[in-house]
Amino acid sequence: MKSASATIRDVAQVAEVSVASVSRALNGHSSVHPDTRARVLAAAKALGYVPHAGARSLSLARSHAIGVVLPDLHGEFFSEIVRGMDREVGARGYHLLLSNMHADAELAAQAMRSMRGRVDGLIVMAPQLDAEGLREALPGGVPAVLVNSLDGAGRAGFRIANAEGIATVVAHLAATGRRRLVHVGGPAGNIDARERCEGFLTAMAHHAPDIEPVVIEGDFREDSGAAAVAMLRARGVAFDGIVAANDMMALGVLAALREQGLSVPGDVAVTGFDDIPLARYLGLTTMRVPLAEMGARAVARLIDALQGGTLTPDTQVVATDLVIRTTTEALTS
Amino acid sequence: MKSASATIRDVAQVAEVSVASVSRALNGHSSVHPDTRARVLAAAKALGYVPHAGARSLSLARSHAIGVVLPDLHGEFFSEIVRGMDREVGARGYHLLLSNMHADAELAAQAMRSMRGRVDGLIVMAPQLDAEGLREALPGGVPAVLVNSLDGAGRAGFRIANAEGIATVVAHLAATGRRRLVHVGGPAGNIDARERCEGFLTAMAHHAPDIEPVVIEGDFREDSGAAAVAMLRARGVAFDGIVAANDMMALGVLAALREQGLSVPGDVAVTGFDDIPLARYLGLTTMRVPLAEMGARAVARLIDALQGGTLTPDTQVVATDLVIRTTTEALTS
DNA sequence: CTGTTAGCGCATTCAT
DNA sequence: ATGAATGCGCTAACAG
Repeated sequence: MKSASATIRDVAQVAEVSVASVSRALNGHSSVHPDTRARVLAAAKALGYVPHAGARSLSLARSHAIGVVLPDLHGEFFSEIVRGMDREVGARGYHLLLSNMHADAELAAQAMRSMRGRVDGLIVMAPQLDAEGLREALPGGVPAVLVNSLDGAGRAGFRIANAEGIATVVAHLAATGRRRLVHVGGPAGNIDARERCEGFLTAMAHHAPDIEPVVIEGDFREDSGAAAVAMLRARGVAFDGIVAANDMMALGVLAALREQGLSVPGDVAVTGFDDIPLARYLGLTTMRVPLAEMGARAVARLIDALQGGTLTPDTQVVATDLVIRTTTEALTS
Repeated sequence: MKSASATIRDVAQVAEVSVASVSRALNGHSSVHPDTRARVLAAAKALGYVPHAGARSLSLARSHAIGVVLPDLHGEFFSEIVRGMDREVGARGYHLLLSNMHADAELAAQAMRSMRGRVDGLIVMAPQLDAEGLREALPGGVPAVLVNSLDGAGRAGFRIANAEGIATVVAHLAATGRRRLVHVGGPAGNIDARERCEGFLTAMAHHAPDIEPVVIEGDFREDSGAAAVAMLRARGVAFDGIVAANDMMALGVLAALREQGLSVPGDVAVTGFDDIPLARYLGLTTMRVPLAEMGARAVARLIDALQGGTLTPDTQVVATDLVIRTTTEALTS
């Protein structure tokens, strides 16, 4: 119950042995006499000794912590990923150090640098950074795995199969009789948003070559989904399906549509992307992305590398699954 | 672009000054010659030098990191709190170190100890620990603020006004004509759950003294809400209102009720607690708890103390607000 | 099996 | 204004 925490030297003194013996005893080293070990353990308990992780890290050159940098505006999407990472990291005896990164490339770089010396590796989620910005921001010599980020320089990473996912959505919509589709995209510069948008265009060219696809840019947030509907109505464009680039915008779309007196899926079908927990409750048809699993896999891959393995610089793409709920149904029931 | 990161000594060597000067120059000390500073800065940039946070922490005896220990089963409730903490911590130049804690008191203690030497302070969310377990688990001498936890030993903390909140809910229900209320409580041992349950009983005694209040124990998860409804039906108890101890269980209740063909709020009113994001989308009447704000305040309080202030050992209670949505309405419309 | 010593990388007296 | 030396707490050689 001393106010100042006991150090290894205090333990050594009480146990009447050297600090080296204390270290060895506490770390389960083999070559220490049972008596010595017992005395050390007793002294440690008596003093309430807890090793100073910082000092330990410095000495061992590893901190058992991994840093996670993610955008500051994180909703359920990132929360789910972090949840998965958290679980995996706990099971392996590591810690997670969070670092919010602003959109600015310079600030992003700073966020990553600030973690040098406190983490053994990095998991970077920077969907808004371009390849160059990411390469500049990434500290050299630190094992890192990229999640949902452009590969700046042959790093290990995970990516969502965005184009395939959107293609599946468009096919589903087409199969249920929807042709006049509009896409509400994510923010410019976001890699997932771009791929989803391009995927939409490609799929439309395939499924409805005679239709001029409409794309409205959003920002992945709910409000922009509603704003997109407002714009559509103002412009008087006709549509029977809205493919949002993520679930949150789809929810905004839904609310706006209903407010305008349009029925879903009667008048228009709506789809999202990601399958965040909310989507299930609201009956939103969407592409399921195994977010938590992706986070867990990223952690597993990083820690495996940290513990002797190697980090192969390939990016693994995670598949998505179509989850049909109530916002899409056949037109003719 | 060296594989091994440059140290302060490398910088000193290149700049042809001592490490002390490098340290002073980089840390914006006053007494360093402009020329020296320039040379140091140039050398640092040339080498891509980034200070080793671990070493710095050891030397300064402060890490600029704060640890957060929370239960491993965290849904939106804890996510929201962490979100608030994350924002505040970023604004103040600190980092968040996460540590999941299992329900077991011993493991909880271990989780907290493992953070010694890597964080300057702790924010502990341990609603399932009793006062004694918490006191034993908390490392001595580490500034800590308790969130949603029993005060083990005169620590600083934040608590939700649970009893008042539930009383407000019951009053609201009573005012809209509901009298046969049943409470679906949280897991035994959880402090919030207990206060909410007690609050329910007290409020019932006041608003409907002639009614025998029914309480069913759940576990704060959605499934247990559904299970509660099933049990109620099996037992044939009559009720016109269900007061769940949290939103997730309320959602389970809603689903089960509808599945049983009961209308909400026609046949029975349902209320939750916490106002997690989901609640708004599902039209659930609930008590709003400023979760993110509470997290931010906890961080602010802790960091203020770390930076010279003191941590007064009082627990601040955060008020809740009744948010009336569609799951409660007057019986007579 | 155990003690002594030398760092890990950095900030900081104390001299100069 | 600057450099040399000391220590933060711990682990890992290296001797005994």
